[in-house]
Amino acid sequence: MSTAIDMAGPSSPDQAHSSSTKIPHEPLRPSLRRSSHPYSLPHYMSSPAEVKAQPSDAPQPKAVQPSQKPRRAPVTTAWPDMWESPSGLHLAHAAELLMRAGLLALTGDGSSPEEEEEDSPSCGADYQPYLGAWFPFSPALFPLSGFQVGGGHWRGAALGADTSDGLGVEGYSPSSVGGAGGSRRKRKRCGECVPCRRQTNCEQCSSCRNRKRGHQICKYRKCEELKRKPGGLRVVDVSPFTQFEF
DNA sequence: GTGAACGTTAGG
DNA sequence: CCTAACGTTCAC
Repeated sequence: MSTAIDMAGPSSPDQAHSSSTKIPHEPLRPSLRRSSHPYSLPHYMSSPAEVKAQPSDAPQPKAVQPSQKPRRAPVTTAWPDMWESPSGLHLAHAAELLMRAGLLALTGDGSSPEEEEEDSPSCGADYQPYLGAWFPFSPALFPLSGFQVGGGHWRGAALGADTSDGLGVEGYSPSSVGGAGGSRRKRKRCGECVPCRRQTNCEQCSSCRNRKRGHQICKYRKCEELKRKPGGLRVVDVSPFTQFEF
């Protein structure tokens, strides 16, 4: 499977710059892959309005303007049939594909953010779109498919593999929970969120400038998962008929 | 609530 | 041992 989601591209000058940049090349989740979805990625990509992740036309994915909150997609429009699946798998599938497509758009065709940041003095501006609106969907959409978006983190619901009985324990990664029986271990970066996928430090944020004393990773590389309080343990029912909290 | 500073942990 | 970076504390 050779998707172009290769943020650790060979052209990245700073690959060795960071020691913790293992990019997971995780295949599409089996549960999603297995399901027989009539839609391919282009189908979702070409859908109107909300989704504008078209790398060819838009060199930069038009991020949602800071002042422009992502709006709830009208359930009755666009892809009505996508909402018909009682399992929500259609949407889950779409979400995952779009997620990846979004990353693809962010990095695609040579103009990777990594390269931009090397040249651009406006550190924050470069990163902002990826943090604020790195996924063009409203979080409100995710619950429908069991996706959970919290602080930018996402988790496939159809997944279910690492959960039990359709319950996903959110807030701790298995590794962070560990077997330490309550001892507070350091959590690890999820490796999946956009900040985690960043390869380079901006060298301009306070964390970068103050690395010696701050002991903090670049603000724009701070894992979305780690930004959340460890105590933010939430049990989310990922069944299609679900209650959610954000 | 946010950011800086420091202790501490974890990996090489 | 060194470096990176998470967790905690504290000042603002």
